[in-house]
Amino acid sequence: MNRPPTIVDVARAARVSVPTVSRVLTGSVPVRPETRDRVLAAIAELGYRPNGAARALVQGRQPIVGIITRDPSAYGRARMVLNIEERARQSGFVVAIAVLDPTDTASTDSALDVLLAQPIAGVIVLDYNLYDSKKLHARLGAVPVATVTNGGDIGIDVPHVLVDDRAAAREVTRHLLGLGHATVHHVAVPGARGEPHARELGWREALREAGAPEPPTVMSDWSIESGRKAGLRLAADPSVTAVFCSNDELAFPVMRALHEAGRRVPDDVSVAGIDDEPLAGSYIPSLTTYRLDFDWAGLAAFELLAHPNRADLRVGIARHGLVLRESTAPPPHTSN
Amino acid sequence: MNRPPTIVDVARAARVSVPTVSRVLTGSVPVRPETRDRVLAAIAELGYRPNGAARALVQGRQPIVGIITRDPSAYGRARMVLNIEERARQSGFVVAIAVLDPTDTASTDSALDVLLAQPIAGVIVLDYNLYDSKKLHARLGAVPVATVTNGGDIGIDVPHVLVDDRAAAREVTRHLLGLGHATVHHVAVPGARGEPHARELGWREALREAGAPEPPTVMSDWSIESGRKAGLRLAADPSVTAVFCSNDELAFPVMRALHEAGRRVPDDVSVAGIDDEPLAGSYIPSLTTYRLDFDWAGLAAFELLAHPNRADLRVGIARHGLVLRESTAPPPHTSN
DNA sequence: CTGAAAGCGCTTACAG
DNA sequence: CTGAAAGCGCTTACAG
Repeated sequence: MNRPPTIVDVARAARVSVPTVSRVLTGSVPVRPETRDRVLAAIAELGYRPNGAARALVQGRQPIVGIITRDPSAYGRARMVLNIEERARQSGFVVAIAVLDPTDTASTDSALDVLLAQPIAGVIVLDYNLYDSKKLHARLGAVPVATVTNGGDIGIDVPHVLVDDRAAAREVTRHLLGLGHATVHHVAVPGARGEPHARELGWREALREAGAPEPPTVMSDWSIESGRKAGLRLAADPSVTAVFCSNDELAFPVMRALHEAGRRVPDDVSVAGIDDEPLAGSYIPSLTTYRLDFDWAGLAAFELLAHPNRADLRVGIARHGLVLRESTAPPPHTSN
Repeated sequence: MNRPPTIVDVARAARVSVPTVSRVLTGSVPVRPETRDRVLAAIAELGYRPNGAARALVQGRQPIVGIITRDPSAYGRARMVLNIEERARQSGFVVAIAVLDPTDTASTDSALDVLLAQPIAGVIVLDYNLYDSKKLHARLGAVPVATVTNGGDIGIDVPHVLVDDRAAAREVTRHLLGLGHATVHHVAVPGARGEPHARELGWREALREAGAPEPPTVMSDWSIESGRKAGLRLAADPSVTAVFCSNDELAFPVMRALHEAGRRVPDDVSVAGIDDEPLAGSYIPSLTTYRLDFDWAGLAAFELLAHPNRADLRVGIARHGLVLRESTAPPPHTSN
């Protein structure tokens, strides 16, 4: 193949000047119908497509919105990506995605390099908390940023949408305590920089306000296998009657492990999660959880890029409420 | 703010020529250490970032790889996107994603417009089958394309990776028949353009080769709710002893519906799916399914963009094999 | 090792 | 309504 056709080739084929082709393309200025038709015919014949880079350059436009995220196949992030893409497209932006593994600094750097070499209008960071926020902020430089956080202090001033993990965890824990459980155990995931995750903090708050004992957390990562191991550990402790899992994806293998160990949910042990994944209602037993509005969080983050000072978005809290299902019930022998 | 700093500003601040700044940036040609330091200092001070559009224009590079997909939050597609992104980044490309709803032609067109206005090196279509392939192909024009198909004829000649849905469905159905079931019912999803889905074809083939009766399919879409309804319909038919669901995501609500109707899995009814979603092993009962290698499919599709004639990729078949778990067993009263 | 010149493919004023 | 000119911000030969 030769080089792809340019606007000059089209102009020559249509026997008009280059700016006239441009006018047909952009529709900015009226063009005589016959001229217009000749140009369109030439475009079709040559299979011409305007060069996006040249266009972006001359218009000073940055047509790309970047998303920086950890594994985007997880439920909440997948929903946010989906909604940002849809909203961005309506505004004429293309969404570019950079998957950054917070534990792998080298790959993080290279992914950022590649992304920031594009004409980027702004970047949405899904969970700034995860990264070394000051370093990331420095690398982003003057690029407009919006982020979705779960409430932890990120140490820098960035427009953010709050997904209120802490409040969600508090409510789930309160629900379990309200059923009469003496306390609630917690399958925790690591927070940012070695600190406890916001969901762990909310759990602890609820226990304290109720004066309930605070059992040690069972740590897990985000893998199914690690959730299963956590479940097996909890199953071995007969005093466990209620388990709050950091998220639904962990609650499923935890329930599975309890089942394997012969403990019934919810008769012997109640289990609850957070997120309300699509499958939460299809599990046996169906899972009590807290629905978070990730769709809204994605849309709001995009809006923040354009309107960093919109107070309604900055304080916006993406939550929806407790979803009560079958996996939670009063403890086996309620003493009150 | 003023306009962002350009390479001219940096050159002035560092008291060097513009090309010298460029040389520091690209590292293409050695620069004297002191000069280099001055330039780097100026870059840092001004917060300069090279304009991606100008760079792409002058280098004639197309730094973006586009992905066209339906809802990317579904498991298989999410994995493919993830793997394409990682592979693309290694080669210095950024991945832009365009979510096209095959049922909404207008939004499809606008999403394509926005995507194709970028400097695109190539496009990966996840499941060409879904779209009006000739029309899509025409709109893509000379843009290099690779696609992942599930075996249906797409009517155009495009480099493709085959995810062999048909073979997977055949094997799952054979497995159920091999357990002694008189026949296997099927919860089907729509194929492209009103034709049966490849998974339905594979199911039918297996029944025919075994001489088993071919019960009518129970149609579903991709929603949990519709899977549940399909399950309820099957539960109402006492002759049903084995159900092959188009995918795992449907198998969960189907099992749930059977459970609600008082039919035990696998004692009364066996259920199997395709995909091997992460949660398949955590369900109670754990789900027998067929593992498809979406990670490989994504990587192979990217390779095809660069090497459209690599035969090993074109005939590549992304499958992994049957995963036997608890949800399938011999029928209640085996007569042999 | 470094500077002056040319050019990538477009669009935007400026004239007519 | 249309053409000739200028310029967007870079990089790549071309000289020195």
